[in-house]
Amino acid sequence: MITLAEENYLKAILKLSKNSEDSVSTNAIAEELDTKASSVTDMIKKITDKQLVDYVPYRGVSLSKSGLKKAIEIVRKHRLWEVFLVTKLQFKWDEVHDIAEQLEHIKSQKLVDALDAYLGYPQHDPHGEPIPNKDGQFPKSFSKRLSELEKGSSGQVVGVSQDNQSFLQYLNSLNITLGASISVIQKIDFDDSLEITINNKSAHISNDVARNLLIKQK
Amino acid sequence: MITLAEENYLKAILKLSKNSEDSVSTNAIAEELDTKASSVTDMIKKITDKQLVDYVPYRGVSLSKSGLKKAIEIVRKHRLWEVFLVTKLQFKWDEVHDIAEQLEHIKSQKLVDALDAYLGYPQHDPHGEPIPNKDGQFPKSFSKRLSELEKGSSGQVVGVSQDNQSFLQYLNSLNITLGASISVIQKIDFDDSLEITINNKSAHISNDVARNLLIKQK
DNA sequence: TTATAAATTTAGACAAATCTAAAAATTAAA
DNA sequence: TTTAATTTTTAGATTTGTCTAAATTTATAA
Repeated sequence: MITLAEENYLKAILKLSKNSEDSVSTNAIAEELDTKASSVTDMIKKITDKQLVDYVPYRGVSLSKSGLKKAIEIVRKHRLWEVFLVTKLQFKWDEVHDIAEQLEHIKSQKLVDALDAYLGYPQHDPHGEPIPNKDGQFPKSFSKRLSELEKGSSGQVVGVSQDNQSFLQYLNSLNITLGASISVIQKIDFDDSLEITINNKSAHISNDVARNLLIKQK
Repeated sequence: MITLAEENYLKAILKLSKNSEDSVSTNAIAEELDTKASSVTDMIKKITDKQLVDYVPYRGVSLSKSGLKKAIEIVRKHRLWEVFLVTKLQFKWDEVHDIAEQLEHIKSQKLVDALDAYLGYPQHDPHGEPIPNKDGQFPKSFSKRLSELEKGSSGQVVGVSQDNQSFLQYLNSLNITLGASISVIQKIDFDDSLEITINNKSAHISNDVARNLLIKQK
């Protein structure tokens, strides 16, 4: 049986290892989970014993096959519940994260599948993040980061790659919502910030923000 | 902050104290939660310190005002999630208990209220149990136990007062469902069992079963 | 290449929730 | 009303997940 704390570690490791093979450092996990490095080492030993991760002392951890499967299941549940909260219960996209953090740990395969069907097998959550299917496969994405677009090019907002509340609220204040049209007017060299238009109204955003906005070009 | 274990103790105490004033014994709680009496004593001390219960050593516990409020909130959440699972996700009434046991601990007042509204403010769960409203008030019930009906009288099934899976499955096998019409044909004196008809088909049920079936007469 | 800084692990402790075994209090019975 | 049975509590231990402080390993820089 996998515990709630263990699930959170698996999720953190998945999030930190973009390429699911490469290993993640103890400190990175500690920062992600807002805990101490020594606690992380302790927990890594436990999940190593359960063969959920591969671990080389001082060299970091990576998800095993079964650990990756578990982690993807949690992400799937998190994102499906977010869709439920927004599309059925009328929550705003910046209000759902904390509740989904709880709901993602509910254990029932039948519930997840029924929820998926009820929601119409959505491919993306309200932040534009892809939802893995029952077999753990992610839908292919055709989006780019706004920071990667050339001057003069444009597209539509299809997601964010970070979903903390203050970031989402900042986006709201700029009228940057899912589906909004964005064009890159100017790229400022010395700090990589951007002059853009959002639905034809101009704005100035930092590279930090641009890096976390996912854009689909026509 | 109230922990998951504490919530389960409050719920058990509420369930065991029909009249919410009278006190509940240590052993009764241990049996209800399938744990040891010594563990119960330990936990009672913790929730006493938090003023969730009133406790007199060797004399049992009763819910305090705030403890009762908490316990009713948990029951409300449990029953609303059961309604969700049955009416929206097409679960059977005998499949929802274990999942609702998990969902009842999700913490978000906004979620509970939004769910309540989404479900149309239901007054009863799929087992016929009353759902307390936002203020903790239970809807009035006009049902009687089948075991209390006179020979010759009849009514409709509106609920059960026990919801373990094997009981509900037994009811299913007898075609006793919510809304089914039941008439009392004969009461057998020596064991208090009953000859009844269910939607005009005859059956014989024990007093044990009859005591747990809630009937509404016209 | 050796010294220093940074990252990681180990050792030992703590709180939560549980357990077993023994002691104390209450209830029931002779 | 004294004894026996039952219930409840206490004492001490265990597991999980965390912490601080110290030790060890790895990385960096002079």
